[in-house]
Amino acid sequence: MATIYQVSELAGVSLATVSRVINNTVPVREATRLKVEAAMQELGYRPNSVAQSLASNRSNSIGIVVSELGGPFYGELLSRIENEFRAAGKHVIIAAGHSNADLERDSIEFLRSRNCDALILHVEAVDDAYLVELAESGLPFVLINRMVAGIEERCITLDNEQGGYLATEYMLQQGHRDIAYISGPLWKHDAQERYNGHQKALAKFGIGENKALFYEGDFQETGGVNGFNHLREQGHTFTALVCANDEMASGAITAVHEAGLDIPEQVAVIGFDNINFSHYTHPKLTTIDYPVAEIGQMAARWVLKRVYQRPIEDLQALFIPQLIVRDST
Amino acid sequence: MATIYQVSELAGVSLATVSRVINNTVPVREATRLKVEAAMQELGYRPNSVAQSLASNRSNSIGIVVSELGGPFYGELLSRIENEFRAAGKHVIIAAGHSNADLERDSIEFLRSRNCDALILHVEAVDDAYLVELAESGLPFVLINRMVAGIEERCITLDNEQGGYLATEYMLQQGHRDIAYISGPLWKHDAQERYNGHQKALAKFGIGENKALFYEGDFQETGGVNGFNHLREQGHTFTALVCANDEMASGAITAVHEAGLDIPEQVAVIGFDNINFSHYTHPKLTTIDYPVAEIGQMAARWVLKRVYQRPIEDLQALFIPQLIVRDST
DNA sequence: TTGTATGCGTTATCAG
DNA sequence: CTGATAACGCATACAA
Repeated sequence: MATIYQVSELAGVSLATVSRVINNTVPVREATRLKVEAAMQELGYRPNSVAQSLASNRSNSIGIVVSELGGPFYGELLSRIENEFRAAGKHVIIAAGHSNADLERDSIEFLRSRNCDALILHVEAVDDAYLVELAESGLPFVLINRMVAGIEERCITLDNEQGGYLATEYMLQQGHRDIAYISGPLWKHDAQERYNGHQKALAKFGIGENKALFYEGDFQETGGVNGFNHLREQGHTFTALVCANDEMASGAITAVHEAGLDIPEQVAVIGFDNINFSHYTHPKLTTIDYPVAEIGQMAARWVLKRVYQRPIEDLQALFIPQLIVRDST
Repeated sequence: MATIYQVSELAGVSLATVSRVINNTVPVREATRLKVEAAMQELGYRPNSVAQSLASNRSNSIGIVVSELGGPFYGELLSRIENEFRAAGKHVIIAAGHSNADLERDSIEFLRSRNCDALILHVEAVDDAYLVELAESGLPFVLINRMVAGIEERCITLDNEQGGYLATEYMLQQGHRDIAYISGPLWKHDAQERYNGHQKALAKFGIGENKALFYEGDFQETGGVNGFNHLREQGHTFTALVCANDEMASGAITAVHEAGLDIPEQVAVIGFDNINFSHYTHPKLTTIDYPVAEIGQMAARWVLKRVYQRPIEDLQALFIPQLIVRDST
């Protein structure tokens, strides 16, 4: 790979001048610029961004940590973020945290050591203190789907409790009174919040908690299958099933079918997230919309504004979930 | 962030020695090592990998280019690759090519300028010549799902033609004779190959091509919807529908339902890829399995072996697709 | 407008 | 086994 030095030699100018036309920071005489550009062209020169990064302490790259690279939710999120940054000439470096505190910390440290200008984090396992400390270290970052006291201005969240509330409230309004709930792992903030919303809705209708109608799943499809089967075995009948995400709802739907029951006639099912295959299910899944794309875009804009000083007006920090009624309720 | 220099000062050794304990390249006296480690600990030192990369011309990071970050196919692929590398202490930098030659080239250049030790490419738009040239430049890379003459040893592919053949052959064996085909964009290698397989199967059964039973889609769900509707309008009836991927098959299934037809009684449908939500459809989708996970893992191993000299034995270059029979046929 | 010199944080090549 | 010291490729004050 050609270096800036070779370019300067070929163009008959100093190395500094080449750097100037590359970054077009200070004015360069037109003739000189042309000479340099010709030389770059001829040598097929591409700046070494590692060296640029080391010298300037800026990398034009943004680090992203998500729990998993696969799955419809993260795919959509990553896709949107990458799009937004590519349009701005920035690049993303992605790492997976696998919902594990060590791996999450690891990923963050890795990205920081790669000189990322900013981070976008969807982390679930590291504790609040770590994040607050991270903020104090001066590293700019946004937190997605999690509200941490002390760094509220860096948090972009969905009102998960409200979403959980909406789902159950809808079931109640439809006349259901025996409502089962398949939760995500309760140590995850969003799972806990969604469940809180569920309880709140029940309380509003004067319905007490029934442990036999609760199952703590894993946010995966199998969690939905196991959840439904487990709930049936408890012996307490129910006519509605609220699932804390669409994957589990899909699993539950399969299990309901296998149990020979009809949806929604015998069991109504609702999910959460509105991931893009939620209408592939049969019947099409009623769910709570999680505006992933908007949130991803907002996180990217936060960075563009705060770190790269782009003129961006409306930064929205809290998103409100919406009920999407389809055929499973 | 603490630098290696500060560590050396605190430990009372030279900067070079610190570097040695970090990389434990040449032996260091135990006492010295302990002093240095203590100093690193105290300062919370983390090596700056940008500087490491610049100095060593090695980055321990692998660049990956895929068409999209979202979607079940790429999600699974990325996830698997990242897993494999993380276990080996390597990291991935991901860029999207969006099936566009300029963006693909751009992504590749970006990754190369980030000093990636190797690249894993799932590119569709850049031409063979570019890739051959890239290989000659000395950059190690593997190509996924594409066979390019001259650099066969860097290609890891699925036998797409065989897959296309299997799908249609199965329909024929089931007694279908009027078989419609919804293809991917034919400029994409895999789409073309799958279609070739389809034609081959037809030919084997002595059935000629019928333009009215062909539709060129976009590999997206909507392509399946539009495809089915278009095919019906052609007036030529068919009892089987072969789709070049599962997304289009899902769309087609929806369209078939909306047309008031039963699957598989009136129209049998088969997909391709066996992406993980293909059993969420109703009825569950018969399809051709694309072993994404294995292929992703193989690509990662190729790099570990060839670039990092890890002792890995079995590198498989060609994968054979398999028919997965479910309920849609 | 352009050139010179220095530094960014490491690795690597030499001597000791 | 350890310590100077020169790269690595580029950005950037400072001069000119």
